[in-house]
Amino acid sequence: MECGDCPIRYRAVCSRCEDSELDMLNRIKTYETYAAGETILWAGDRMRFLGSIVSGVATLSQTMEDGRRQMIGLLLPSDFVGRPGRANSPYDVTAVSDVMVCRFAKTEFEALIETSPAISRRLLEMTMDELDAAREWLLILGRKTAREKIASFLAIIARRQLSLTHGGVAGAVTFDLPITREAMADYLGLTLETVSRQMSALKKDGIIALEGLRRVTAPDFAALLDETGDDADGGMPA
Amino acid sequence: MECGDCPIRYRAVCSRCEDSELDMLNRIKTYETYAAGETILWAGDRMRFLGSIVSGVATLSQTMEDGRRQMIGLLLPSDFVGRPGRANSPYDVTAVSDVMVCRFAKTEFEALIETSPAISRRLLEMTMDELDAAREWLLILGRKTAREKIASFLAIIARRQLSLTHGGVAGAVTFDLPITREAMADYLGLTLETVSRQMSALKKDGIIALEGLRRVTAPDFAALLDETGDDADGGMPA
DNA sequence: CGAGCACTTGATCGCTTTCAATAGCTGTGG
DNA sequence: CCACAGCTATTGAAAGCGATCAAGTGCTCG
Repeated sequence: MECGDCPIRYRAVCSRCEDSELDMLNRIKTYETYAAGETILWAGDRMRFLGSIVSGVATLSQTMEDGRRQMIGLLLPSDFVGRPGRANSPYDVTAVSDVMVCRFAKTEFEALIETSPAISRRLLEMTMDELDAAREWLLILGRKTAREKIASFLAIIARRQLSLTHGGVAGAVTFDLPITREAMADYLGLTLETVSRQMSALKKDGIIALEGLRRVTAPDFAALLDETGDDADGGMPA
Repeated sequence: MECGDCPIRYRAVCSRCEDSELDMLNRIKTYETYAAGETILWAGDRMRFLGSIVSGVATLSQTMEDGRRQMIGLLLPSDFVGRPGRANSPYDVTAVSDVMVCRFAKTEFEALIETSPAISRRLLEMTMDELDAAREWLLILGRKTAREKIASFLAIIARRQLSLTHGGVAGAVTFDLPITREAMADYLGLTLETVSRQMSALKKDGIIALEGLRRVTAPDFAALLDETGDDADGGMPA
C-alpha cells in the first residue's frame, strides 16, 4: 500500500511528514495482519517492531498472577503501538477484531526519530494525548460507581466513533461496542456480571437501547452524559 | 540560581542540554516558591508557564462536582509541570510541602522545543515514563484490594526515595511518606479510614513499622512486595 | 493547658463480587 | 431441519469488602 492511500495518513505518527520523510518510513515499513483474538505481543516479549494500527481494534492489558486483568488502553486505527527506547513490552497487546498494523523496524525507526522533527513532535503529541486519556481513566477507576463507569465508557466510545471529540453532541446517537462484556469489565475494573447488570439498568431507565448485543442507541446523549458523574460542561480535557 | 548548581540539573527536562541550550532556558526561567497547602494551579486556569519541580512535593488531582477527588500524579523534584501546546490546565496542581518551581515562559518554551532536540527528546522520554506510571496505577486502582493498594503505594514511594528503581532492594528499608493519609486515600481511590485501617493491619502483621506518622520501616522489603500482589520478579516495566 | 488537626478504631450499611442457574446466539453434523 | 455443543450474556441469591457514620486518641502549636 502507498502511504498516499493510507486511511490513517493524516492522523497517525506520520501525519506531519513531508514526502522525503515518508520515503524513509516507506523503506522500513511492512504491513502485518492479525486475526481476531490473536495476541500481537505478550508482556515481556522482545519488541522488534513499532507501528500504527491501520484498521481494527486491539487492546493493551496487564494480568496479575492470579488472573485478575486490567485493560490499560484501547487501540483504534491511527494509534501507535510500542515505545521507542524500550526493549520489552510491559503489556499484552491483543487483537480484538481482525487488525492490520503498519510496522516499522524498531532500530531504524528510533534513528528516524532523532533526525525527523515531524515524527518526534507528532509522537510527543500522541503520547501526551494518551497520558491524558490514562489520567481520565484513573478518575473513572478510582472514584466512579459501576453505573457511572459504564456510562463513561459508552460516552467515550460514542465520541470516538462519531469523531466528535470537539463540540457538543446532542440528540440521539447510535454506535457499536468494539468489545465484549468481559473486555468492558476488564477495562472498567468490574466483573462481567456487574457490567451486564448496569447495562440492563441503563436500558430499563431508558438511557440506552440495545439492538443485538453490540449496537447501542442513546436516544438523548445528554442524558447519558448525566449518568457519567462528570461536570455538565464536558469534563474532557480541552 | 545558576543551572550548574541546580539539584535537578541531570534529571529534569533540561538534563541533556548543551551550554548553548541552557543559556536559552536561562533567559526565560524564573524561580517561584509555593507554601505547603497552596494551590499552584486550579483546573481550568490558563497556563502561562511550564516548569520543573526543583524541591518539595506537589500533587495533580481531579475533583468531581460532588467532591470526590482522585489524585492523578505525584510530582517530585525533577518532574515536569504543564503541557506544551495546551492553553488550560485540566487538573489541580497543589503544593503538598513547600515547593520551588523553575518556571519557563510558556510561549518561549514551546518555541525552544521546536528548535532544541535535546529538550524535546527528553520531554518525550519523561512523558512516556509518566504514561507508564499512569498505566501501572490503572492496574492498582482497577484490580487491587485495599491492602494491596497500600502495599503498592509504600513500595513505589520506597523505590522512588531510595532511587533504586533498577536492581533488587533487599532487607530493611526506611523511608518517609510525603503525604497525609487523606492524600493517600485520594491517590488510591479509598477513604482515609480504610487507609488507616490497612496501615494498622500491615503494622500488626509485622510488614511495616511506624515511627511517628510519616516515617515507615519495612524490616523485610521482599515481604512488603509480596503484599502488593505483583509478580515476584518485579512487575515494574523494565 | 487547651484548641485544632491528623489519625485511629468501632459498628453498621450497601454496593459490588461471588457463586449459581438460565437464556440466547452461532455453528456443526446427523 | 433440528439437535446439540460452546460461547456470550442475563438474572438471582448470598457473601464480603470497603464506605459511612461516629467516637475516641494523640500530636503540635499557641
